[in-house]
Amino acid sequence: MREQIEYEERLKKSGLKNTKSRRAILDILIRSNQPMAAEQIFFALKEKQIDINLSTVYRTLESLEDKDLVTKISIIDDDRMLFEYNQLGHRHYLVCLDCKKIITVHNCPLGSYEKTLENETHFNIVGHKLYLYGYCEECQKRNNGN
Amino acid sequence: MREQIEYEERLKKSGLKNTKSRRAILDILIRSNQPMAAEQIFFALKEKQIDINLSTVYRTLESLEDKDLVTKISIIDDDRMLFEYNQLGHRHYLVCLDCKKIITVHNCPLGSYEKTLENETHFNIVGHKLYLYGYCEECQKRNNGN
DNA sequence: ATTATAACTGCGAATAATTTGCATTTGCAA
DNA sequence: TTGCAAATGCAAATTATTCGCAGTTATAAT
Repeated sequence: MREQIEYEERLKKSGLKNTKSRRAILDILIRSNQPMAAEQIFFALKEKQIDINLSTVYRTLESLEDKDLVTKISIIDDDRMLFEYNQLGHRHYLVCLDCKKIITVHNCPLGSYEKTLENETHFNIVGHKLYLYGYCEECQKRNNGN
Repeated sequence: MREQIEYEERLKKSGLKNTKSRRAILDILIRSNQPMAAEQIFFALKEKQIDINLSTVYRTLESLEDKDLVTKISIIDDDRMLFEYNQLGHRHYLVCLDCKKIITVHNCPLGSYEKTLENETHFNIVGHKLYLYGYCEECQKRNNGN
């Protein structure tokens, strides 16, 4: 449970209060290998017999995002935002356009590119998001012939 | 007006009807150097004395996206989608986190990376989105000292 | 040209995600 | 232990986007 210690420390440092909601939500996000929508988190909490109002889930995610413990993203172009625990050290995602499965990609190909671009544009670049889209092996097989 | 010819041809090939709305909306998107929200497009049309219902703007954008004339994206994590004219040959964006200005980046650093990743993951990768975030020169200057 | 028809549009109402106001509760510093 | 700002629950509001339906238009076939 290394992360648990880690996240309670990060919570403390952030100045946010250490509440049941915050702990429970962080716990779920950390254990998830996929970014989750607010409502998904809400139901995941319910399964653990933890009742937290959906507004509170939203508000909690917002505070956690403010303090950089959580990141808010929109990977697929649908109408809801996803949230993920902000591991220090970033990740990228490979998204299946068919079944919507998301695979985490651990290496980042953008090493020196940001610096080059900073020189060209005079932007101070602080981060990036890279999403790759395609079809996973299973979906390719299943749809063989279409 | 090279694009105008181009987009009317693409419209024809797509099988979509060549209507006032479609032409007007494509025209606005092509002339915009930034991705636009549906409502922004709606108001831009209004300024040109072109009254098109907001629902129609949405529906038009949807059809155009279906036919790959337009791309729908969410660059900034707010609650609305942005739309851009789909130039053949993709682009990336550099977004200022302060003033929200968006700069188009024409070269793509991901050349051979997708192939490597395909071998590793057995995904069939069909595309990607890369957004870079930072602070533009003006905002850096303006906020000097904070 | 005329016409038939599917595609398109306007309008208002519905939907769904997210936010907000307010009264109550809780974590935590003093 | 207490005081108080911060956090929470609940219901209602807000906002982007979609949908149903009735009327209109672009286009292909005559």
